[in-house]
Amino acid sequence: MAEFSISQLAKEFEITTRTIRHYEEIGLLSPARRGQTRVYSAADRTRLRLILRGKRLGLSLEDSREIIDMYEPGKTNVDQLKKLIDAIQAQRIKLNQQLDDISNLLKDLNTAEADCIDALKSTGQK
Amino acid sequence: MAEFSISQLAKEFEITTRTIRHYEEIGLLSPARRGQTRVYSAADRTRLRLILRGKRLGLSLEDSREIIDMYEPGKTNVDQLKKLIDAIQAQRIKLNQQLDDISNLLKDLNTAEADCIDALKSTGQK
DNA sequence: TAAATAGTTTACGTTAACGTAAAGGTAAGT
DNA sequence: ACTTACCTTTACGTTAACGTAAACTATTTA
Repeated sequence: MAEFSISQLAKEFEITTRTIRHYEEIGLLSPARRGQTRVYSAADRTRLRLILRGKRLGLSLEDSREIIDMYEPGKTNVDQLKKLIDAIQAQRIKLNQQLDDISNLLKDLNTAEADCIDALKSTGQK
Repeated sequence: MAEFSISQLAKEFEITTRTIRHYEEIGLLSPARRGQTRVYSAADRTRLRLILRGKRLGLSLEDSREIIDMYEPGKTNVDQLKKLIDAIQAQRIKLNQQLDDISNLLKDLNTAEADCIDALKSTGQK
């Protein structure tokens, strides 16, 4: 029965309360209320974490919404399920592309770093 | 001596010419000119590819600019080189975080897909 | 009792990354 | 000569994702 205030979540994830309210404005979060005050459950917190993970991966909030909704098929019909599987497949392809990009970037970084170190060595410094 | 027109690059990378010109406007590309017309070298094309790879990874154009500039230490002094190495290290940390995010997302996708398939099976379809 | 702290809504402002005309120049094909 | 297919610059428009300020309420704390 974990509960969180908006500023607790803001601090934990290092975002502003405005950001959290914004996610609610566009329907990505819908916390309970105690009077006027928002009360976030563990599930709300998880959704928020998923949204932020998506952001780190360069997804738009709409992309995140779709992905998050995938995790809760709930009361969907057969056609919707098939669509979901397609969407999952598409997402997987994109992610694998990203893995490739990252591995290339890491390689480049290694090279660049080695070049820097060489350049430093040749100056007699370390 | 490979040369490319703006629309060739646009087609190859599936972006608009406006996008390419935009990158030039903010100083990310600076192709040669034949009269008024832009003429892109293989190096220009590589820079463009790096920019787009950055975009796929969720980097801003400014982030990409920094990273791309890392690859060409050129005539930098010792302090700049040390800064570069720090920047590279920071970037590496971020990328490793992304790798972690992606691996988690892929796991989630597998779970979601399995759930979908189970749901389909239980309807008697396939 | 006053001030500090944390919450709220409403609403206009801002930035990045292009989109989308408008208005025109050049060169090849028919 | 004319259309088609390129290229150009200038410049205003658009969207996402919040930032920021105003004006207010409720609850602790000094």
